[in-house]
Amino acid sequence: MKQGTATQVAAPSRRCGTIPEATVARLPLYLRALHALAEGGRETVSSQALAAAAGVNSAKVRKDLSHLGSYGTRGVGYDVSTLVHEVSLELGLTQHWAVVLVGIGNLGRALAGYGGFATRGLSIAALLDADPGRVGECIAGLAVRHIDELGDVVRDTPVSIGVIATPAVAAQEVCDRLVRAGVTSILNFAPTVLVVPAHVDLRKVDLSIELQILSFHEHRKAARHASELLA
Amino acid sequence: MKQGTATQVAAPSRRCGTIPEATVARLPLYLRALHALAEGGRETVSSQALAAAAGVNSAKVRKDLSHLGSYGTRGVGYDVSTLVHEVSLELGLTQHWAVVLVGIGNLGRALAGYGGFATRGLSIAALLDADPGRVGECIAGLAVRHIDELGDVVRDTPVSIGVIATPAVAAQEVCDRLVRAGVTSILNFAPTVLVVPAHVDLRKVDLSIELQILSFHEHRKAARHASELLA
DNA sequence: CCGACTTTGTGCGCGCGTTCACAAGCGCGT
DNA sequence: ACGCGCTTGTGAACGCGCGCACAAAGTCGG
Repeated sequence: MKQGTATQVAAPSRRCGTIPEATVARLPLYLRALHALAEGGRETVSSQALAAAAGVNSAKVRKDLSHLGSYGTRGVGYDVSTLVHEVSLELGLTQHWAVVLVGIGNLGRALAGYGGFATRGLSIAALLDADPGRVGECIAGLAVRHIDELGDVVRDTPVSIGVIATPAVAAQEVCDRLVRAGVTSILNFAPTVLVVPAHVDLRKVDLSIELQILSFHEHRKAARHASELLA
Repeated sequence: MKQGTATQVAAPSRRCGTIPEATVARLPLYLRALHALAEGGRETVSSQALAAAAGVNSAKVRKDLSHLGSYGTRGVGYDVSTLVHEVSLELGLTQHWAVVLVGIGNLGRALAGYGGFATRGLSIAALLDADPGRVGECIAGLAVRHIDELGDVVRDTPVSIGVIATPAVAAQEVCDRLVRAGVTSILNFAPTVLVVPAHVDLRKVDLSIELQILSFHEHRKAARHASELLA
């Protein structure tokens, strides 16, 4: 990357251009691998080694990381701690984001106890549910509150990320309430198509769809195997 | 689609060519929307209506469905029940696939009770765990068995799909055991990169990665907002 | 029977993402 | 000081998927 000839002594100028979505989706993978490497005592890592640890192509690693800036040293590789810092910075994990989790059924309980939420940068601000029978229950050190308290929760600690783990029928209404409360990013586990305003980011995780995709591949493998037997 | 001039009286000849992966990933979406429409009494549906229900583009719907064959009627739309059948057939959901779920922690318990598994075509053959303390526990009508019984389970009912919901450290070993037992499709919830032979299909669902992606977008929105204030 | 309207199926161009391949750059041994 | 080997960063080609736009094909009213 060109640095110009001027007196730019500061850090290697983070690429200000927009980062491709596909790259963003891989940065958490790299970050996890880098943390593991750091704990293992590695100080530097080559793109090839990082690629192996993250389960991707080494060229992809280099191009992805080049979007953050030039933090590698030719002939050596990347400094692990530097890279951890830069990737964390890019992902916004150096600041704290409050997450509110709505729907404390089986899945919600699992999510509340999931280690991923405890990742540096993310913390659960509240567990909410519509069922009064569940309110007051204590899970992973937090008491379940009623969803009508959403406004109070947001007033206490600004919440920007909401997670929906309710049944499908309730998802859209919960979603609307989250949006009204000021939440601007939503992760949806309910098997429904949600509609959100343009300024809200929406991602969905659908367990049954994943299984059906696997079913398709099994089906195809079976068909292919049958036609091979025929031939 | 051309039918040839020959005496092809049978059904409109399912496209034998390979179906794009992106299309396969959407077929379950369509299927869900179609089931909802069928329950609502709809007999036919246009690509536009189906697109709205599935949350995608109408052109995409038409192109995706065209890969299955010509099951639409111009000027009318698609017959809902026909489409349900054809999509199910393509996804291999008309036959039964046995699923074995390994790792009965919080997430495993949630998955065992998840409705998505009960979808027609998929059924849980066994719940397995390495912890003897959990063996015997009864969840969603099934008793938890020890993972050493994997061989017996597979001998009873051929299992082609495995779901891994163990801690990360145990995932690869469990994966290897599943592969040795003959499982050819694996859905991994553990936050680790798994290595499998080429003939095994592997998909992963990573909750913390989804959150980190949302964190990135929040970070960016905040940055954009700040620069707007500056201007 | 005909014409207007609706909807499918698809050819085409475009943009994104992946991958190859290589020059530029850095450290190290001599 | 200097060349050698290793690794990064990136230009370029390729392939895939998306979405537009339209012709073909069907329905429906008169």
